[in-house]
Amino acid sequence: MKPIRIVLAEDQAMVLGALGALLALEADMQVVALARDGAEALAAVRTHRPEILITDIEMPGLSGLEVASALHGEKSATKAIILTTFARPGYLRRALEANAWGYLLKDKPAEELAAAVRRVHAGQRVVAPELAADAWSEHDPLTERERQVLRLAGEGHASSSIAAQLELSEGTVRNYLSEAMSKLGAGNRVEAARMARAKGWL
Amino acid sequence: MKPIRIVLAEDQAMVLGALGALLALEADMQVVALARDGAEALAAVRTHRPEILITDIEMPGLSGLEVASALHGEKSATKAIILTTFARPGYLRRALEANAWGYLLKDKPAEELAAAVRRVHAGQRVVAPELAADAWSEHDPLTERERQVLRLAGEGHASSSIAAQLELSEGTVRNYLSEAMSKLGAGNRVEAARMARAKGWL
DNA sequence: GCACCCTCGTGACTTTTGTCATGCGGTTAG
DNA sequence: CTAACCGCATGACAAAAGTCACGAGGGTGC
Repeated sequence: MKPIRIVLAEDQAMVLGALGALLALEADMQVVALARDGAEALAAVRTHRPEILITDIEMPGLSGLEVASALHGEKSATKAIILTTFARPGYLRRALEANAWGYLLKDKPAEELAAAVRRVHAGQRVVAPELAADAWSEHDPLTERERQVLRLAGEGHASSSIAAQLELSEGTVRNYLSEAMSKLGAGNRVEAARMARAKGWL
Repeated sequence: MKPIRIVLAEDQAMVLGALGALLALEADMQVVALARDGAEALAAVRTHRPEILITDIEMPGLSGLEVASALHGEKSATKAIILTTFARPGYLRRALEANAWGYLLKDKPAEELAAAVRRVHAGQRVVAPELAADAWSEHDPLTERERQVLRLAGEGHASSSIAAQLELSEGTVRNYLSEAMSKLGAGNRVEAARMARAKGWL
């Protein structure tokens, strides 16, 4: 009986180590590499060709979603499980579009991780049930420009500063923000940025 | 040789379980309880009277800092180690004021957790070195009102909404924000809120 | 080719923010 | 007691932010 070989990616070293310890306790699993960012994760998967990649989303450089996308693009046999803090419909949608096999929340009991690994290894998809319904309910109504402008606005940049960074005129920036606010039903730019972020659209 | 008895508190169940697994691997340690929020942590410490409490800061209800404070107040023999994502001087300062024995970052390698537990158990204080210098460098210049107003402003509330929630006049709210912005050197309310949050003042 | 959408821009207008001076009552430290 | 600070408020003004209408170009899809 060959063990399930796993690569783990997570940017907080202590959490990474702890999850590694958790999985190492399972007799039928073997953690073959630990990665602290998306680039390391991608490299580790390419050299070790594990059955399973478990990856966080928010990591420096490449995000976990981008890693899953890249693997899907190169037709890797490794199945990706996204493990994240955030129950954001947009994240799940992007995960499914990247052909991820699992989407798990860090909120869930620790036992569910090993269980999910086994189910995915057996060819089942595993998705946090509280999100399954939401995923396709609302799609991101924002254009790419609106997202860029919203991101900066959410960080406290003034219109003039956003305009300078994106090489737009200030009026255009205000127009994009106004559009985004009305699409999202927000009363101001900050609220709009928070709403979009909560949905996983930024 | 009696084991070091530990209570662990952390709101993300999977991380909690994983850290528990990590510490359970250490022969000289015993995890006697897991808590998912501050209230549970406090209760667990009171009933189990462990040598060590390891706690996250950001948890629903009571924060880890408030738990440490409460234990200090009731002269508990349990030594608190704060384990957090955030390298914020204000957090460390509050931890030290609450007489915490350790302040560790989740960024650090997993081995450091057990090492810190042993050092704290032996009577040493353990503080993430990159923060030691910063802790007393800048003190929070904001008044309580300014903090309240900044929190709401950072969430995207308009002055009128903040005024309604805090039962202030709108002009007063703008004055507080203006004051806070000038104290922090920020160009607008959002930037001010972000700066204060980054320092651990909110 | 035509409709449609995204991008980018202008200009004029209203509303919201941010600034500053000033004032009053309460608390606290010297 | 008094000076200093905080909390709260006003009013007036300047600067940003947000709204609306309109228009020009580029790309996509049918």
